[in-house]
Amino acid sequence: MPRISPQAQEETRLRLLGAAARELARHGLERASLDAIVEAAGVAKGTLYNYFESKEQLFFEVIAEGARRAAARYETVADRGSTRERLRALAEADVSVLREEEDFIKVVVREAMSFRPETYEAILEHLGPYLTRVEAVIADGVQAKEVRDDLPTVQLALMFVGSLSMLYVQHWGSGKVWPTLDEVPDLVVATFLDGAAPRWKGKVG
Amino acid sequence: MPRISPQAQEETRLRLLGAAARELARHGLERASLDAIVEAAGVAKGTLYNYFESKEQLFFEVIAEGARRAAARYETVADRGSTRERLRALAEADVSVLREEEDFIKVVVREAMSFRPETYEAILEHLGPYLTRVEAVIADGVQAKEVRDDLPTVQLALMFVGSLSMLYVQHWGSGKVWPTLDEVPDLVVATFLDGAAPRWKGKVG
Amino acid sequence: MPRISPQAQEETRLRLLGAAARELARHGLERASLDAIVEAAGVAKGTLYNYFESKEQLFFEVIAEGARRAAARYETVADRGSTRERLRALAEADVSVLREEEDFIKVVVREAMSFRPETYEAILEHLGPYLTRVEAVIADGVQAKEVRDDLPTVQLALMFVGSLSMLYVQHWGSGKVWPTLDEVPDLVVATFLDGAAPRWKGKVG
Amino acid sequence: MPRISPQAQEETRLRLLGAAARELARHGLERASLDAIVEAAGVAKGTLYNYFESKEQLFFEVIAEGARRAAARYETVADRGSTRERLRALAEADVSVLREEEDFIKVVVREAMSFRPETYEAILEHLGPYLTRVEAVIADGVQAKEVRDDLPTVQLALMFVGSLSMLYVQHWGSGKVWPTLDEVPDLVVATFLDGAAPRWKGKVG
DNA sequence: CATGAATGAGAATTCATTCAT
DNA sequence: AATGAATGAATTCTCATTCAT
Repeated sequence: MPRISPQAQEETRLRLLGAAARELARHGLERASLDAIVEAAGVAKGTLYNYFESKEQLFFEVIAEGARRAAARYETVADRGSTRERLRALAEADVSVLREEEDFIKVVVREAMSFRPETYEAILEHLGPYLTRVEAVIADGVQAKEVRDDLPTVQLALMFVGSLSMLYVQHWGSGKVWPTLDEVPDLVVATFLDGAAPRWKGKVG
Repeated sequence: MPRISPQAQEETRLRLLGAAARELARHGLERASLDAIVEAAGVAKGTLYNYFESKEQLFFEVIAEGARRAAARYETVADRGSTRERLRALAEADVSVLREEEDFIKVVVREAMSFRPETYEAILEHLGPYLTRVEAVIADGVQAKEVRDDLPTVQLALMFVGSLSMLYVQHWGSGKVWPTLDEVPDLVVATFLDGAAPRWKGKVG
Repeated sequence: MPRISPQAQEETRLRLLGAAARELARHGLERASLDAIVEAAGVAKGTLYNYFESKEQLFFEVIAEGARRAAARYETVADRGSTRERLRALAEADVSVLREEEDFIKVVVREAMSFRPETYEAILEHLGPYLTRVEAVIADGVQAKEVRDDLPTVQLALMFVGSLSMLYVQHWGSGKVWPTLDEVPDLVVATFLDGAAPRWKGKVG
Repeated sequence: MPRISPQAQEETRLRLLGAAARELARHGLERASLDAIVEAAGVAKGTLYNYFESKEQLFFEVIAEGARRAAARYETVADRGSTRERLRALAEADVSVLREEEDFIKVVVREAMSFRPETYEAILEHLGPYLTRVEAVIADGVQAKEVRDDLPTVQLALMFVGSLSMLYVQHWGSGKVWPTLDEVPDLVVATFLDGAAPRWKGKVG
């Protein structure tokens, strides 16, 4: 029988994850300080080790928690209309996750860019569900002749998610000036589907 | 009257820069170990400090050296033909730099993704020349009606360079499986100019 | 709920201060080695930094601790009789501090002689209380015509304390041969009040 | 046959000693930087080791050079009149050395206060000649009944030189405010001979 | 379970000394 | 003799992890 209730435990765990996400987003895995995390979470240093077995493990659980929260959001995405509409809805869902869980997302994007084999799997696990849904929409689009059929759908999905991430990076890198988060969904869909060349017959898809 | 010749000195400096680039590419600024760098370069710890005044300064000089080598490569890029051809030539030049100076480029990309104000300027200085050339080509393309005119050229240039970086990240992240470096130039140009939607009238531009 | 009792903590702190005083007395601020200090105190290197935030801070706290101990001793000094008797009592109190806290005092005297602006204030704070008491006795002495009135009392106090320090320096410099600590109080009082010229009418004051 | 003339060598040696004295006076033996010394002297680092075999040896030679210069000055001191007059002349000679060779003297005084067995002998060698002359004057004073005969002359001489040093320390410590160098000779003689107690019959001796 | 002091390997940096030129 | 780059032991300080209370 634990001395404290499961609710209290879960709350402490979430406080730690939130504090860790914020610290990791700001300073990266190496520079993040456990002292800062426990202080922000309002617990003692030893307590952190009752919940997470190491700094790295804590990092992985932050990624996983981010994935869980994002997945919950994707569930609610309306899934009908044209390929363009469906991709836009997915992009908007991702942006809305970013708005509410910026720290968690930043941790993922940051680490995704550092190409470390140790964290590769965790990142993929995070992106997996989203990537799968994007790929499904694209596959449908290929069927409907709304997406080119000369490239594997998985690669197209990677390009879409990659473009989205790139826009986030530019958003953060520019001090949130360009693109703003509001612009991102349209921008990623246009970039992905239409490209930069002009069209003779208006938008396609 | 120096004890060693300028050539020997320059050689040592380059050995240090190369070793530092490799270590920084592998482990990032924080985790990179000066011990590992000097060992790889075959000099004593103190020698490093005869050439670079701090770890951070060494990092900056690695970025600058990468920029210098890249700039030298861009000089030779053929600059005529259609927008598509010119962008492809720029992409190929960048890929060829990447092939020969992978460590230096990785350091830049890694750090570019970490959004640290301290390194922001150095990164920009590295990317600046390339970005400028890309933007010039795009501006010409807009004039020639080969590029859409409803977005600022600087933003289009950022999207191009962003896509290129994204492909590098996927290249590294996938263990160099997809995309391979050979595929990158075509891929980035197609992605950037054409997008994923099918075309009725063949390629444009 | 600390893992260790406040008493144990205070004990560790005092062990560290004592070890630091000894090391600083022997080698001065520059050459004192933190390794030697923690080894003498029987704690790990990191522990030192749980108690003191830097080597310099440790040094300041050694000075302050010395001042505290000396002040406690001065409290008990009998404060009546002739100027000569009162000065002798003050000198004896200082010597008794020196006997018991030689390391702490040595640190102060050493550093006082190095004229470093960074440590000047700490030294003054250490000497201040003693200097003040000496000056008060001298001022009374002037009133009672037992001390010459043609010099400011603060300068006379400085001369007294200076003579005392000088005798300590000679004590240490001679390998504790001359003067011995037993001789110091008489010597400083005689030197200060009487000087080296012979008297026709015996001692004054 | 050396490539450079003995004069040029001696000049270099003196430049090094002067630069070293200045650096040692400012920063003490530990903190003094050989880089700063060779830069101030306008020679290369290796050159210093052609003249002095180590930092410590350089330090000793600075002390010795200071002693030589002081000794030269003492030679010229007028040596007649009362004990008071002769002591005053010795004090003035020392002050005049201080005025012209402040760096060298500061090095000696600084080190004298740090009680290090390694440097003890060098210090004594520096002070020896002066101490001897002071003691001779005091011995004459005892004969002439101008100095008390109840203390060994060597100890009286030590007290005199000690008082002088103390006044220097206070001079430097106070930012040269009190005592000024002008005041020192009278002050040290009065302190030494008369003390702080008032006299019924005016000055003695 | 929570606590927070103790730990010590590892980090960057300094600088007196050496020695090939 | 003069040079100044190379050296590496020594230094201060950090911080993730452990564990007695």
